[in-house]
Amino acid sequence: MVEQTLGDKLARDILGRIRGGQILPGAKLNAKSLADDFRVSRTPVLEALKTLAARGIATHAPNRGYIVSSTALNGNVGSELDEPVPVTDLYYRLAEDWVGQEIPQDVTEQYLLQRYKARKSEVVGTLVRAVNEGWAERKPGYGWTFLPVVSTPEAFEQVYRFRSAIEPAALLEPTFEFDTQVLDEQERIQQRYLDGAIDTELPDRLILIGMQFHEEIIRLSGNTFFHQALVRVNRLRHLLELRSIFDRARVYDQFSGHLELIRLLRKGDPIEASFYMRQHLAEATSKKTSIQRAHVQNKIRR
Amino acid sequence: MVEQTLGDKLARDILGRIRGGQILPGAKLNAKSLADDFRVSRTPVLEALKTLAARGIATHAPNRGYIVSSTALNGNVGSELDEPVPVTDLYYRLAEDWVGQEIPQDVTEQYLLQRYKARKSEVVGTLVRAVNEGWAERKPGYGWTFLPVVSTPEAFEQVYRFRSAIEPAALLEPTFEFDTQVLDEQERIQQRYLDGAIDTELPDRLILIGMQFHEEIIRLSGNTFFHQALVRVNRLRHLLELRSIFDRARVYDQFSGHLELIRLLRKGDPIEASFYMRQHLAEATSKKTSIQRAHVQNKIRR
DNA sequence: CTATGTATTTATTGTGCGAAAAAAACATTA
DNA sequence: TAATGTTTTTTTCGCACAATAAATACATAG
Repeated sequence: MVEQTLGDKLARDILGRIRGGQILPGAKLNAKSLADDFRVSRTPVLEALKTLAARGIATHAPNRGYIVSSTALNGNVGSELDEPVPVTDLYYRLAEDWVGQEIPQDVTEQYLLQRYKARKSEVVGTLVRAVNEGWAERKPGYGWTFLPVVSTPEAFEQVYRFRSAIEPAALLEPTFEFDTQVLDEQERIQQRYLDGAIDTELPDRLILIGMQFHEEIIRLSGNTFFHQALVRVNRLRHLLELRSIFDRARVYDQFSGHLELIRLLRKGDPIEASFYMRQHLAEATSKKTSIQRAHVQNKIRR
Repeated sequence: MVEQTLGDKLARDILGRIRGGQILPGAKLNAKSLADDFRVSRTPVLEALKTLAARGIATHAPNRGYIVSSTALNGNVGSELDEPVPVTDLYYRLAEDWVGQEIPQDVTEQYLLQRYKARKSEVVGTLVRAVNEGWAERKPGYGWTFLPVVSTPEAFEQVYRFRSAIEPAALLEPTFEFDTQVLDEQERIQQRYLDGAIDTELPDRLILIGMQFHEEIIRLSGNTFFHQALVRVNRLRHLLELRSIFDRARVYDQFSGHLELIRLLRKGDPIEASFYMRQHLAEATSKKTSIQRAHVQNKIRR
């Protein structure tokens, strides 16, 4: 994990809001309300604003606060803040190495500490995360064990079967709440990608957008357990997807499916929506597993 | 958490096996195989064996190892090891205090450290657990927030709705594997409690036995995601159950339901079993929620 | 009187060392 | 030669203190 203070993260997030059009050039960046919004104190927000000012995204007038500069959306002003969340994360390296059989099944913290030259807190944090995702376990005494889930090709199918059990069911929850704002937001996002961004965007980003859509929809069920289960399983799925062959063409089908789902939800017909969701998932499964098989066979052949 | 070394835990676990009839009086306690079994080294196993010998549960012959003494099952030989896992656990205290509105929604680690006079590692560990169960969150800056899930009466119903989505589905997994040993074991346990132990056992124990049954059955599905989701949701449910009124009569219905389910699984009819599971859960829900309502009303009346 | 700017306090992380627990290596006995 | 007993090594925990980050309190300007 690259050193990153809360102020840095906030700078990114605020810039994200500007890029996404939620905050317009010329608008005042009220420190207090931003702090409340992000549930932090003004201190890190102020740091973020200073960073943004230094990058030319905001201008500062003494005793009058910060304002989004008119050039904020020009070309690559402050682009160094845009994406560089560097994915050299220990988490990914560890997952990669485990799947690739580079590390033994049983390891000690010490071993990981040395192998990755990482800080202890980072190693422990990563292991805890892996435990949550179900691919690592603490041994009763010293040491940790990695479980084979992530490395098996069946995992893909199992995830999809699990999702098929919960996602359509979630739409039928009596507490389902039909939040127009969420639907609008998601429709906007999916549409934007369908209008072209699919061809240029990084695979990883597209995967995340797709997962986010499902998570947001399931969240409307009003039953946290469905939502939490999906989020958890999606984190693992993310790892699996990163290792599989990525098919952009499939994303078109997927995202237009999402728009159709929104349409059905708007119609106020949860049963039909639930049914459609089931289909939508089934499609993904069949295509996915054949891709996965091809992938595995290629590997064996080599 | 009361100081407890791995050796102490093993002593309990081994005694559990003796009490449960898995290891008989007179049998040799092979250190190596016990160590392998528990996935630890011989060191803590040896400590456990010493403890057991000191309590009169095992006898020790120099250079010949340990043997379960014939009096191991007599009366209260070594009973001090049986149950006393003291539930003064920070985890329970914290959950209790949060539900009872004794602590604020937002807290710092420091606050918890002082309030509970606990070690830092313990506090952090507990918070991580709470996060996994979905009733706590790290704030972006310093501090943690507790979420209302555990304290809402709706949580009960939501958990049951979630389980109704996953448990019957799990039984229909194509990878479902019908492990006679597991079924036998569970049948034995459920039968034993139906034969009388229900009236004497602690509520907490009965709750755990019931949860364990479901977890074991779902595990047979061969799809970890179902199993993991259930385990996770059950941990939270445990908290909820501890706070609700306990009805022993209900346990009879519940446990005989379990036996019926085993019978259907033995018949090799997963569809019927799945259907029965759905019903079984529905029953529990309806009874449960009415109890829960009564409970809430009582509280309000006071 | 509200938002900004600044100073102060508080919370948390990082580090290093000694203690305790567990694993691994070695020696010995049936 | 496999299991037991014993010693050595390794791993992890616990604690204190310094360093940093964030929250809070205070002062001031519009």
